Amino acid sequence: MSGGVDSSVAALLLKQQGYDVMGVTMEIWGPNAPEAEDGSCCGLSAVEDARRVARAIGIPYYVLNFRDVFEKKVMRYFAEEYVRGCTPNPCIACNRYVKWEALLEKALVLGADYIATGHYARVKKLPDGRYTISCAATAAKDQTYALYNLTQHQLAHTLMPVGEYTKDQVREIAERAGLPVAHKPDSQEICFIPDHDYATFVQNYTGSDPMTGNFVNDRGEVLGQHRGIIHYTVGQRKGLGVTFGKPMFVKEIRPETKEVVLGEAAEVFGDRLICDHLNWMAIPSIKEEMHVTARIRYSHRGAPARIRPAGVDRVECIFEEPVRAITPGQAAVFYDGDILLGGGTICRNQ
RNA sequence: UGGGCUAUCGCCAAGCGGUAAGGCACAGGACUUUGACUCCUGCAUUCGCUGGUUCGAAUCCAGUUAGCCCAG
Repeated sequence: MSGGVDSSVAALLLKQQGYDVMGVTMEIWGPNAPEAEDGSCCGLSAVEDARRVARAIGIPYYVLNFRDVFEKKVMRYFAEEYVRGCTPNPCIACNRYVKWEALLEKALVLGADYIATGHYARVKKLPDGRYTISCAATAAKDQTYALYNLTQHQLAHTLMPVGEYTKDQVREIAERAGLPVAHKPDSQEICFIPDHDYATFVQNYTGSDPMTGNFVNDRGEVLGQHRGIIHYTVGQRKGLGVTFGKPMFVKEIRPETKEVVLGEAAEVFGDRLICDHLNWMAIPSIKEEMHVTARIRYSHRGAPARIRPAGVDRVECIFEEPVRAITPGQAAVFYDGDILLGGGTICRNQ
């Protein structure tokens, strides 16, 4: 329980459905962590709210410590990805390794059958026995993208009761039940970086060379100096600090030479990518070319594409129409309609 | 040292006698369980400087300063 409406309502719904519910909040940063702002998905202030909700619903409540795993699997991964010129998605890592690995393990040890979360997604068991995730009732809040990396074992022990409702309905349920968090704002930003300054976090965490270098164009001509590759991500426009009369966007980041390649708006579109570290859900693996809907970032609604095997643990994805800013480090997630087929980490655009 | 050209927001740049477009950058906000993108708002009482002409000039004239180009 994060202290927000979604997980609170998830607990409430299960309780109402007759489950024997236990509330748990994961403690993931040190006690000295900066005071979380409202809306952080796992802030420290969350504990108080979660405790009140648990009391209101009438379920036991615990705070469990997951700082070590979180530090290792999320914070470290996050920093290291930036240093190697990629753009990580910490929520995906947190889900896979903290919420659904460390927490689930602990829950099973405590005698639980499932862990339940407030995600807007639905766990589905297919006729062949495999588990997958399908999109939430409300496309607006769909969170399946961030869950593509869960394993069969994890899904077999997962409940997501909130996936059947819209955000408005969830708030209404909370309101009617008199939960104190009915109107709490949605979470946003990176939970362990409350000041939003992720670059400074990476810098402090790694203590490494800032990796400053040149802005260059396609032809290798130097366009200016940049503040270090960790400050940039593919498709980025703002914050370049240089002017060319036209909006310029980051096209590519080259950690080996510390170069950041800039181009015009149209240049940042691409129609193919390679991804690895695959995880399959609705299907055991990919054998031949498939037509899918592919999403390349959390807020991407998806685009028609073909995917096909491209070596061991690698898939090539070719879009029917070019998509904007295919970014190494982000996930490519494939769907058949509402059903999540699987996905991987983008390692190459083009 | 002659001749010519140009000087307008941090950058680029409209304007050509009627009371300062736009783009980039920047700042703030919206959106968002990642980074981004996108959207909205703000951003020169002032046009290198000094005078003059005019009801009125960034726009015309004179001088002056700076930069660039061609002569040498």
